[in-house]
Amino acid sequence: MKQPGVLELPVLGLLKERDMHGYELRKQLGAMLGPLWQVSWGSLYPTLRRLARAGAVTKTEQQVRPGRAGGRRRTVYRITPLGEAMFQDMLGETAAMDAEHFTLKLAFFRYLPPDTRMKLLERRRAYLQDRLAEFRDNLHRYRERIDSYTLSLQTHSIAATESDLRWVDELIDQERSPQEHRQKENA
Amino acid sequence: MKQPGVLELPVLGLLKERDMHGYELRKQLGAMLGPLWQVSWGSLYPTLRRLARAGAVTKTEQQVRPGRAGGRRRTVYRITPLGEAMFQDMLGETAAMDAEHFTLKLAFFRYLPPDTRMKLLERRRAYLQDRLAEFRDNLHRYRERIDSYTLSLQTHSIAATESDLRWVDELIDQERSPQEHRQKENA
DNA sequence: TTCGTCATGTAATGGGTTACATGATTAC
DNA sequence: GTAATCATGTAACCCATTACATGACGAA
Repeated sequence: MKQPGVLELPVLGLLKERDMHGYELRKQLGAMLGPLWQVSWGSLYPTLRRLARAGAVTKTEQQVRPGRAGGRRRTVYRITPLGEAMFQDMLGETAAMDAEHFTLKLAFFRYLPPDTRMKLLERRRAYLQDRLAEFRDNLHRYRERIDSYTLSLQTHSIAATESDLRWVDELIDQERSPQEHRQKENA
Repeated sequence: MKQPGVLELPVLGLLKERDMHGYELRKQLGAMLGPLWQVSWGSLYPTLRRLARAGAVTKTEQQVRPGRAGGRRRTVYRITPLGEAMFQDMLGETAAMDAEHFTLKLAFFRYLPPDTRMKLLERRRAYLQDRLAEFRDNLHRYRERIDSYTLSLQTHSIAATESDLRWVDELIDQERSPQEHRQKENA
């Protein structure tokens, strides 16, 4: 992860569903976004601290005791109304449409109204088409000067981008006709 | 780019071919690896400084003058024998096999002996298979709890990883029989 | 009793992004 | 004469990674 503050969005998104402590947050992050998103503690806890400082979440100490008193300590985080507003703002943001940002937003699409969903999908589509044009232009310009490995690299990048584009198109189609998908399930 | 010092390898790799100044280095980086690799000045120049400090490159001031004296200033970088050794070490390294590291190494495969190339390809293959297994395991475990968007996300991730895997297999095949490719061209 | 998991953090380090700052040359 | 490109850097800020440090609980 490179861009600043990528974690804020998914953390708030998970806390929207229910209160959680740090350790659980990390597990849920992996469950939702895949194993590549196992964030480190040194990344998660500072994020939580920043969110608390910004008033987006509140911390509550909790004592877990299965029987006797004085058990394991937990710090449970709860999202605030301000945090909810921040979440919606971040989610609707259309500035950055690279794979990381798009993935993060798609994971919380259910919290967006249909028109915002469509806007984001179309922004992602435009982003991918730009990338594709750049890739092709680049390949065309330097074709003679690059070796077979680099050529293979660029060809594969183009193919992968085209695949992403087809996927986004599918998502757009499904967004346009949400009933079709259900018809199949009922048939 | 996230991991520390990713730029060192491609910079040394480009300087292996010929001496270059910073501005040109940046352009060649984009030409070789695609437009997403347009690094920022604040990233490139510190890298060059670090390489110079480590003795991997030497700096030479150059005056460009098309006619009259005292023209534009350039700082030309040249790789040293130590730099060449560092480059070979980094290139043969098999520890990190994520997309970024693999891409960077593949771009300079021509500088590696066939057996090292094969070793790297097989390490990448193993990495992708691990990822794939993790993705599938994760999907299997949490299938019921995730919504259709997240499901689509994970399904697409799996498909993309499978595509990467097929690509690596192609590269391995071509590595095993380098003459076949030429036969087709001659036929 | 020891290992694995649960649980929470801090500190050091280092690199990337963005913005800032400057100036020459070329083409229109 | 002015905009675009060439050309080189610095500084501030922020964030992520890694390693470190601690300790309770459950199961074998």
